[in-house]
Formats: sequence, structure tokens, C-alpha cells
Amino acid sequence: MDRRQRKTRAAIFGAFTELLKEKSYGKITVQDIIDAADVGRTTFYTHFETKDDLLRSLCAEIFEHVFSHDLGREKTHDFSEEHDTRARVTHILYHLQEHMDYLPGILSGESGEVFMAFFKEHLKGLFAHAREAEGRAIPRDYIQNHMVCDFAETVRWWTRNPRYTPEEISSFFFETTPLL
Amino acid sequence: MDRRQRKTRAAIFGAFTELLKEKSYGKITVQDIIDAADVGRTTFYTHFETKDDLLRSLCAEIFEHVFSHDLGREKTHDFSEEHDTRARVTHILYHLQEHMDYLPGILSGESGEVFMAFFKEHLKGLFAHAREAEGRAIPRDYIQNHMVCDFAETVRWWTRNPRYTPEEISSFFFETTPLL
DNA sequence: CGCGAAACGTTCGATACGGAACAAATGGGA
DNA sequence: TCCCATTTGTTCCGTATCGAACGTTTCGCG
Repeated sequence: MDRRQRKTRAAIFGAFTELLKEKSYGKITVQDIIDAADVGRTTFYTHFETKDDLLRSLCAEIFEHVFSHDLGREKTHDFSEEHDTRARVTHILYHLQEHMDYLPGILSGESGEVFMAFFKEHLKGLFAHAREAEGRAIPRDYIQNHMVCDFAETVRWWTRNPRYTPEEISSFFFETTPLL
Repeated sequence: MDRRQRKTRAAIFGAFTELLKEKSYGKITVQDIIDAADVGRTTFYTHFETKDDLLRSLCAEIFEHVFSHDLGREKTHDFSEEHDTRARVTHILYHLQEHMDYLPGILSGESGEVFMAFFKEHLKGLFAHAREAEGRAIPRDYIQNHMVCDFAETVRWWTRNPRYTPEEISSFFFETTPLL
């Protein structure tokens, strides 16, 4: 990627997240972002179709970071499945914590739905092997969806109560589900 | 000035001063600056003819800042001339202090001469009205040059002993000259 | 409601920047 | 001493960014 594009993307993302620390997504205008990033109007629109597009791109970048080095390593599988999932969850929470300063700005308001949709999509793989409920005829898909929504809402709650550590949040999550 | 040029200049100046904090001017290569500033080689040479040119431009920018709002205001002249000069000197020292973190990198080695030459040129105006030595036939120019060199060397000494405050340095300077 | 201001999204030509390559100069090490 | 590697400036073309302008839409307010 061209050095100029990298710089411009970084400037816009940086300005966007900075603005999210002081006001919610809905109150941020494209003009605000342009001014804060110190780029031309033309430049913004060559990178992003609209403010929502910028939001989606930011989410994509966040989750590329949060889920990096996490899926796809299957070698240490002498651990139990639950222990492995728990380690992954905690790892994800640690990564998410690095974005905690501006996550409330995204998750409050309509932009939160965009974030949540992205999040849930990425979470599917994490809970693909959730335990079957014993002796009951409950579809695997239902259980997976249940876990995904449960965890996503846990994170949303965390952004409103950020005083807890990743380990604590992980405990809250695992101790309130019989499925892992 | 074009927004791109402003950004590029800022990036290069920033990289240059950062590098000056860790090594002296002589050990810094253009390649170092290019890498640290994250700009193309072509771009560097469209802004500066050479590394020395960059140094001169940096000095010019420093002194534009250090001497800003200082010369040219002649309204509060009910103060004595000495008091006025003393206030100016202290003001200049305060501004210089903001660059203290990388000034040693400039002043040690041959680049120091470039800086000193710029500095002295700007200082001439400050000591243009130095007191005539009573009863002796000493040219005004000699006295002015004496004051300029004296103060410039005081600042050079300060960069090697930065633990002193601007007020202290100002005192050292005024208490060792009979000409103000 | 009606109106002025701000924000939106697009267009255009000018230009600064990037990337790669190059020869010349420099500068340590064998 | 010679040699290899690094640095230095310079060149070329493709392209990302700029600045200004424009009509449209949205918004805040009397």
C-alpha cells in the first residue's frame, strides 16, 4: 500500500477514535473528522464512501487486531476444549481492553449495532464447538447463537463498567453459562 | 502553504529533532531522517538541498519562535533600558528551554557553529543599545559584538549544564558584565 | 412553516509525493 | 592498497492528495 494511503488512513482513524472519546458517533460530522485528521475533503471520500463506511472499516480493523494470532493455531490441543476456549476468551478481552477508551463512543447509539454485528460474526468461530446440552434435543446452531450473543452482550456491559479486569469479565461469563 | 508540504516539513523536522536526542548531528544520515520521518527520498530533496540545509532551516524556525513577540514592541519604555533588556533576555531563555532536549545534539560538533552564527545574527538587535563604556574610546560595534558573543556562549554553556533555570542563567549573565 | 447556515457528496485541474532505478561519492575492513 | 557496502543526489513516471468550487440535503431557529 502506498505510503500516502497508509498515513491518510492512520490520520483519519486516529482523528475518528479521538473524537469518539469526547462525543458519540451520531454527533460526529464528517467535517469534524476532516478537520481533526487535517486532510482534504476529497481525500476522505476517496478512502471512505461515507461516515458509516468509515465505521465499518474501523470495526474491521479492530477485529483484525483483536482476533489476530487466535484462530488457526490448533497445535496445543492436549488441553481440554474448555480450557482452550477460556484462554482464547481472556486473550480477546485483553485485546479489546486496548480500545476501551473509545469503545463506549461506538457502542452507545445506533453505531453499536454495526459493531455488534461485526463482533458476532467473528465470534461464531470461537463457539463452534460448544458442548451439546445433555439429553435434550437442542440444535447446535441455537447453542452457538446463544453463546455468541451472551458474550457480545457481556462485552457491551463491560464498556459501561470498565473497572473490571479481563480475568474478572471472563469469570463472570464462564460462571453464568452451563454450556462450556 | 500546501497542507502536504506542511505535514512533510513537520514530519522531517520532528524526525530530525528526535534523532538529535540520541546522536549528534554528524552521526545522523539523510537515510536516518528519511526512515524516521517516513517520507520518500524524493520528497526530502524537494524540501531541502542537503542535510546542512535542513539544519539551517531548523535553526531559522527555532529562532523565529524564540525571538517572536520580542523585538518590535516599544511601548512600555518607561522602564529603564537595562530592565527591559533583562526581561527580554529572560524571555528568550524561556523559549530556548523548550528546545533544550535536542539542543545539545546540535551544539556539540561542527553543527554548533551554524547554530551559533544564526543565534548571533539574531542577537545583534537585542544589544544594539548597550551602554557606552564611560570615559574610554571603545567602538560601539566592539561592545555589541562582545555582548552578543558573551550571551551566545552563555547559552552554549547552559546546554551542557541544563539544570539551571532561565532566571539563574539570566543572573549569571548580567552579574558578569559591566556593560548593562 | 420558511429561511439561512452548515454539512454533504461530487467534480476538476494542479501539484506534491511515492517508488524504483541510477551513477557518483564516501567509507570502513581485509 | 583494493573492494564491497552504504550513502548521496538525481531522474523518471504514475498516482494520491490538495484546494476550490458546485448543487443538494439536512438542520437549527425565528
